[in-house]
Amino acid sequence: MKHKIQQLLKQSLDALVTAKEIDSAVLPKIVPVERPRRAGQGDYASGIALAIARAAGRKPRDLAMLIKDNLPPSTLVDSTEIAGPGFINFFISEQALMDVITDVREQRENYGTGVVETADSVLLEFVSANPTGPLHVGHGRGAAYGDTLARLLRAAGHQVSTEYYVNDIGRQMDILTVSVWIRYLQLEGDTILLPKAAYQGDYIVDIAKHLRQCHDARFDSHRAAEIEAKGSSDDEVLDSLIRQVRQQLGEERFNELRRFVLAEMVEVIRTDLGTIGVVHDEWFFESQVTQSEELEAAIAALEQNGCVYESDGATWFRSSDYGDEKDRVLRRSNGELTYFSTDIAYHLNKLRRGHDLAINVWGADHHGYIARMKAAVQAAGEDAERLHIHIVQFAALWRGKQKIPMSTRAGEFVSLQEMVDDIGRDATRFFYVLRKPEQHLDFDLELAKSQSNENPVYYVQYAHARICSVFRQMKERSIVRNANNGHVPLVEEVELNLIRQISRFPEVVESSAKSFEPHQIAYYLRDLSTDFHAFYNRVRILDSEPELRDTRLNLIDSVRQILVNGLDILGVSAPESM
RNA sequence: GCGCCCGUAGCUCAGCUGGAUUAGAGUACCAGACUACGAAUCUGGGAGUCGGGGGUUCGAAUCCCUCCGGGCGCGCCA
Repeated sequence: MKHKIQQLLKQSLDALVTAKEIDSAVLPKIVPVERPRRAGQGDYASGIALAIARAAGRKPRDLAMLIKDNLPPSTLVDSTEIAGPGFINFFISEQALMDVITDVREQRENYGTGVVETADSVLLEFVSANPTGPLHVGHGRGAAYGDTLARLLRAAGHQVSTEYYVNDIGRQMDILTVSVWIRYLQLEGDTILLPKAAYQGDYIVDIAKHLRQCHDARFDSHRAAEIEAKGSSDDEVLDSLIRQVRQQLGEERFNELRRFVLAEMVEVIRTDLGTIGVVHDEWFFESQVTQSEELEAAIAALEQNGCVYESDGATWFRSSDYGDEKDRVLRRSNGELTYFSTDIAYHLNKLRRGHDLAINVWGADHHGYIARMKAAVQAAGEDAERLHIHIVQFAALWRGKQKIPMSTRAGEFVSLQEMVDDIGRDATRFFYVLRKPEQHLDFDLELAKSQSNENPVYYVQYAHARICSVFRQMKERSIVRNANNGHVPLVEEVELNLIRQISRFPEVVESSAKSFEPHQIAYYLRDLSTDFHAFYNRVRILDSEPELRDTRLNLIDSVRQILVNGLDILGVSAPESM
């Protein structure tokens, strides 16, 4: 509907250009059309006259009048007016509003979808937390945002595949492996101690138990008592421990153990994600990059473009030439490649898989990496514009007035699982996406739990349940509905507001997909529910005259459909009763 | 110290590419509405110098500068 208004304006402007009233150079690419905030200012308004008045050398109101007079006739528009400094207000015709109900009921789950002009293929990577422990509430936010974004972009008409990048190599995996191993020995009464810098969580014990179940004594060692992890720092203690365990088990058995632990961890994470309904299409392992030619090829590409140099025995990427603060190390002086190097290779891999766009959802602690990543992508010959990086701020957890410290290594964190058990999947997801991702989030568990009945998600779900209830009542009272008869013009203000709200849905999907802001959907659903509840309290549906009753039933049927479509984007259920 | 994000009603937050001389929701507080399709709802009310100060212009919560306050990041870690 908004696009139709834009088209009408465009036609008028073109006509004025043809008549040499204005110069085509002053026309904007997109004709601004908005929903006025205040009632009485029409269903749509355009500030086009104000925007181009200066360049056109005319007074805004005069120009607005000119544009208005050249608008082609349309059944969509009932009337137009010039208001304020030079706005053109459009009032939608009664018939066009009634048609909205019909449109929704014809298009059903497709209403509001496929709204983008060009359908892009998108690769969306999110969560990608290190596989060293269960997901906590901070990861949950990224998971909820990423998954909702995926659903949103799909609804908008894009093709999306989602991916989890697993850092399955490096020291942290070794630490994890020995942590499990020690717990595994302890299960059989071994007195070996777990260094405090190792992973302490209960999940380590769970994995150790499963290891016993699956492999019994295969990873036992007779010489375990000889192990003495020593060092002057936590890091040295761990390194010494890893070295000794690796020696006792032998390279092959250690790697086998490592693979087991990794597989277990991935399963833990997959399960955690499942509790809020998040399922990734692909799981991409860092080792896929390091074990291929891609890693060296990526560095070679940077070299070819002359952005690599040697200094202090290390290999550097001249990222400062591409907007980064300083240059970054690709290969350390000890010959090992940095994490950054493999990350470059991974991102090049993603960009070369034939997608139009690669989107990353990163935690706030990674925002310092955006510049260097984009620099690398660009230096390797790819278009950095095709890489979008969205930062999600962490969720700080509070229990009342007490802040809950979170550290994965120390095993201190509130797990995502715990939170979902506490307040439920729907509330968890809705709560997360109710805020802009870049906004800091203070999440009070006590509050979320104690006020769970006042959570906005119930407000929206209740609207849906109420509508379903009306249809149940209809059957109980043996009321015969003729959906084809429901075409009586609705005149109540609450009804018209409701229809207008419904008609906004495609615009909201488009806008929120365009700006990657799923929270717009959540707020829209709340507004729609508000209008529905107001309507419900003001107007009787089943007790109306048959024709009017059928019309109102069609109306709430379309409201129900929009609620379903919107909630589906959020990954939240639409219960028929609560 | 430098960089990025944030600062809107007591609290939690919206405000779409700057727009309509009264800046919006929810929550909390106060007052009302069920012999009626589910009161997990609705109706009304008070509450804010949009962190402070400059600037850009017809017009600023929105853009620029500066200061204050908060978060995060600034490794040859991953």
